Amino acid sequence: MERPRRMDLLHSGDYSGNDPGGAGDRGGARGDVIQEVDFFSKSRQRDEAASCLPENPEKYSPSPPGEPSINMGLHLLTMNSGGSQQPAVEEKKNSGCSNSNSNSNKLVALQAELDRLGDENRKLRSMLDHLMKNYTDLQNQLLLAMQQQARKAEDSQKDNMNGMPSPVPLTAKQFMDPGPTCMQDTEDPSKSGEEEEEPSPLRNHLDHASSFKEQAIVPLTKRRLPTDNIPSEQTSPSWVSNKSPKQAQERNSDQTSELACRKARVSVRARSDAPMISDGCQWRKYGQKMAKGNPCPRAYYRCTMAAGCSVRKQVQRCAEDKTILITTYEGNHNHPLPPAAMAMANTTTAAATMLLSGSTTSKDSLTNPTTGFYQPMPYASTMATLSASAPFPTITLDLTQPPGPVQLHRQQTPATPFSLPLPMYMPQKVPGMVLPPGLQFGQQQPSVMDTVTAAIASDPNFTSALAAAIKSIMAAPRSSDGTAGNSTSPPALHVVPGSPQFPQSCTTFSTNTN
DNA sequence: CGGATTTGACCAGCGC
DNA sequence: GCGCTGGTCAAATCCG
Repeated sequence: MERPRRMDLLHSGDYSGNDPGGAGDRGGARGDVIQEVDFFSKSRQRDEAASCLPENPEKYSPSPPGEPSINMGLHLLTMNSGGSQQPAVEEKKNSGCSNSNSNSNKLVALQAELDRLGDENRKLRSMLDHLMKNYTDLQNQLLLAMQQQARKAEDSQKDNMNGMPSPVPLTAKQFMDPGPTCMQDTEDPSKSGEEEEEPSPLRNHLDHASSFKEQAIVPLTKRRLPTDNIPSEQTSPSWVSNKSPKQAQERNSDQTSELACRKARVSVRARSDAPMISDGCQWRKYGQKMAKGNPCPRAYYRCTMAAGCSVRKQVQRCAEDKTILITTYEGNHNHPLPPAAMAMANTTTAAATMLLSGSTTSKDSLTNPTTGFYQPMPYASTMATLSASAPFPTITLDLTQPPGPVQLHRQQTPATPFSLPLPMYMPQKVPGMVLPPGLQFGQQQPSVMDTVTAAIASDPNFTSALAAAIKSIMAAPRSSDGTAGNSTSPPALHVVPGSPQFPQSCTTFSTNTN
């Protein structure tokens, strides 16, 4: 019973505190972090048990220097094995202290236990590293494949259209890259004319837009790392106040297509009674409005975990089913994320990449039988939708669906004001959809898309990563009203959206926690 | 008292 | 040009 509780602390809303976006988030987050650190920190154990366990200090030595400590909490929580042992260990320690003279056996047992935990810790780290490596490798391969695909499409179109301009070139890359980061700044000519500024949300915004082309071919691992502190606010313009003259200027200077790209969103839907899901971040509510067509008000939140973080999110209940909570994130955090948040962030990034790449359906279960690394999940079935009906594409991970194969859908409306890369326009899954003339050619190469899609969908790394992230959410029993510890919500799935690590994206997580 | 939330007002984009 | 809608601001209010 102890184990579940720990998972709650780490995964649920503890990072977000008890009240949505409230001060409680900070406290909760801190506590959780400590929990994770404690869990893995042998040094702490050593300190606590020092008086009782003076011998073999090396056995309690912390993990090797330089070894990453981040993410560990997440994976441990997700797949943990040794975590549950902690309480028992502590009990042993206590008893050992009080009866040290007569409990040498306990000391020995305790040492053995610590050794075992240490081994498990190393194994878990190793597994984590391996997993992350595979995952990022897959992403890199995907990006390369998409890039090649776009080039081929462009060439073929030119041949077929006798030199007519192809819509693919610029936009294709833009859409392929959801990623943020803006680290690589770009040689984009449009930027050269802009006034130089120090890093700021606006600046990042601009950089992000202009760097889109390059990002398309930049490995996600480089573009975004969990510990990435680089300000990468590629927040979409829609989230940025348009009252600022400077912003207006920047907007004008940017290309229309770039704007569209920056508005890309990624979302996840889930059921939850809580007013707001816990996503490991601290949010401040700055507005609420009634949206057309939905009796439920839409709340607007801004990330306050770090100054200058431009990530914002919308929280609204589904009009059709009020038990479904839809949280939409947009922009990238310019600060480190809690492990729980990073898990979802990575997952959504992968999902978005997959969707944007043109993949439409994955027949794979989220549970990867080959790895056995992740346990089957009740909400294994997830549907992701990419919709361009809005001025910007929205990727939605629907966790409200009954168990079943994962489905990834892309939707594109004919009214889309910007051109999308070939892969983006493969509406096979969207009946009745009409594509702009310039996009029609995309249908000429369905087989390629299918191939890419199948490759991605069948990749164990992706499905495993997705499964892990979702599982972590499911494991969070606490309600996620965004405030971690909200007791009002029933134990259930609480989405812990990583903050959208999507470059310019808005991640909507709807949690199904009923 | 400081920080978070509420809520009406304001602004921009878009369609007619 | 006007109205609608979405998004944001900021003063008032609430709360710990």
